[in-house]
Amino acid sequence: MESGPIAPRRGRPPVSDRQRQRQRLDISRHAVRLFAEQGVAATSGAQIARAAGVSERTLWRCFSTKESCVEPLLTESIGAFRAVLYAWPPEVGLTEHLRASYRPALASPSGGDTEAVLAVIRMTQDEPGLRAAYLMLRERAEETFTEVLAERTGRPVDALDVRVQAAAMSAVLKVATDDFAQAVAGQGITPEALRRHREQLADALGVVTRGPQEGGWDACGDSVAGHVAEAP
Amino acid sequence: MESGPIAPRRGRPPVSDRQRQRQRLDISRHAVRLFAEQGVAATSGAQIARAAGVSERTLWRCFSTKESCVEPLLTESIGAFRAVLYAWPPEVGLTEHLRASYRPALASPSGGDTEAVLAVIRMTQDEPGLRAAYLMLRERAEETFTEVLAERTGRPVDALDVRVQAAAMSAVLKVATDDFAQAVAGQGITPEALRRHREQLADALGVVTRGPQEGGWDACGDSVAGHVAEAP
DNA sequence: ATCATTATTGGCAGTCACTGACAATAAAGT
DNA sequence: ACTTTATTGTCAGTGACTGCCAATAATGAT
Repeated sequence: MESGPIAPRRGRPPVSDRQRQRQRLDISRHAVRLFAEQGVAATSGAQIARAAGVSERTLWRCFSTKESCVEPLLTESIGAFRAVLYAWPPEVGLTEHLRASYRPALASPSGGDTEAVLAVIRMTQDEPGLRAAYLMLRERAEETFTEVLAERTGRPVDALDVRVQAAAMSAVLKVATDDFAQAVAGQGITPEALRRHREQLADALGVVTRGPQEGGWDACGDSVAGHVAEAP
Repeated sequence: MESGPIAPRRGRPPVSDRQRQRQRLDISRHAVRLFAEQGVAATSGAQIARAAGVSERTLWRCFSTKESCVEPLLTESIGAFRAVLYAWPPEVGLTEHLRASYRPALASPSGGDTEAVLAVIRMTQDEPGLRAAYLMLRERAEETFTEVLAERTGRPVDALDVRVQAAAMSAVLKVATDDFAQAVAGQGITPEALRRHREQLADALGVVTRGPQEGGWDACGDSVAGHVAEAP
C-alpha cells in the first residue's frame, strides 16, 4: 500500500476537502434562502453567486445544477441519521436504539440550519427540480447505509439482501422525514412533534427490519396508529 | 355529481388521452434509441424531435425535460408490476403470489421495448440526468402502490404505515430491477435470469413485508443467499 | 525578496434546453 | 363556406451551463 517516497510538493497545494465542503455549504445556505424567498425559478445562478460572494463560474464548478445547491444542507441533516446508525450497538434492536438515541440531527449541527432544511424538504413537494436533487441525494445516502449494514452483518456490501435492507430503510426514513417536515410546517419544531417523529421512525423501521410486531400484516396498522397524526 | 346538461360541443374536440400517450410513447422510443446510440449529452432536443417527426416545440410540450423523454417507456415496465399487485388476492401472501404470477412485464407489453427499457435502466447508472428522471418516476409509481395497499388493508391512503410499506416495496423493486438489468447486460434475457429475478424479488419483498422468515436479522442473509449471484 | 511552479478563481463567449407569443392548420358543427 | 375550438409550428428570447484563457494566490527553491 506504500506509494513510494513522494516527491517534495511544489507550487500551491490543493485546497483541503474541509475547505471545499465549507465553500459548498456556504453557497448552499445562500441558495436555499433565496429559493425560499423567491422560488426556485425566479432565482438565477448569477444571483446565488453574488449572494455567496463568488463568481458565477466558480458556482458552476461547485455545483453541476442550480437545484443541486441544496445538497450540502440536506446532507447535513441525513448525516445525523447515519451517525446514529454507526453508533448502533450490535446487541440491541434498531427500534430500541433509535428510541434511545435518535435526536434528529435536524436540530444538532451548526445550529440554525434546521428550519432551512425543513423548508427545502417542504419545497421539494412542489418543485420538481428540487425533488430530483433530493432523491439523488437520498440514493447516495443509501450507499452509506449499505456499508453500515454490511459491516454489522459481516456480509459483502454488494450482497443483494444488504442493499435491499438499506433501500428499505432509506425509503422509510424519507417518508417519515417528509411527513415530519409537513407536520411542523406552520408552527416551529416543538419537542412534542420531534418526539412523535422519533416514535414514528422507530416503529416504521421496526416494520421493515423485523416485520410487524404481532401477527400478520393487519396488526401493523394498529401498532402504529397511536403515533400517527390522522389526517381528515 | 351531475355536471348538468353539457352544451353541445363546438369546434375541434380535444385529442383523447389515449392518443396523447401514444404520441409520448412514440417520442420516447426514438429518444431512448438515440440516447443509447450516442449518449444523452450528445443527443439534442431538436434531434429527438426530428426523429419522432414532430416540431421541437411540441416535443417540449410533451416533455418538460430532455431526460424525461424516457418516462413512457419506463412506465410501461413498472406498470406490469402494478398490474400484478392489483391482481393480488387478499388471502394469499405476497411472496407466493409473486412467485406464481410475476412474469416481469419487462417482457410483455407491445413486444420489443424490453431491451430498450433495460438499456435505459443501465444507462441511469452513469447519466445523472437519467437517474433523476428514473427516481422521480419510481416515486410516482410509489403512489399507486400506496393505493393498492390502502384498498387491501382498508386503511386511508395517507396513513403513514401504508405509505411506509409502499415506499419499502418500491425501494426493493428498484434494487431488484437495477440488479436484473445489470445481470442481463451482455447476454440477452435468458429464462434462467428471469426466474432468478422473480425469486429475488419475491424473497426481498417477503423480507420487508413480513420480516425474515426464520429468526432474527442475521438469519435473513442465509435465507436469500441461495438466489443471490455472489459478486467477487 | 524574487522566481518558478502549481491550484484556484474570474471573465468572456458560445451552445443549447426550454418558454412565451402568435400565426397556421386541423377537426369538428352549422 | 363560415365559425369555433384544439393542436401544431415558427420565431425570438432567456438563462443554465461549458470551454478557454488570463489573472491571482499559495507554496518551495534560490
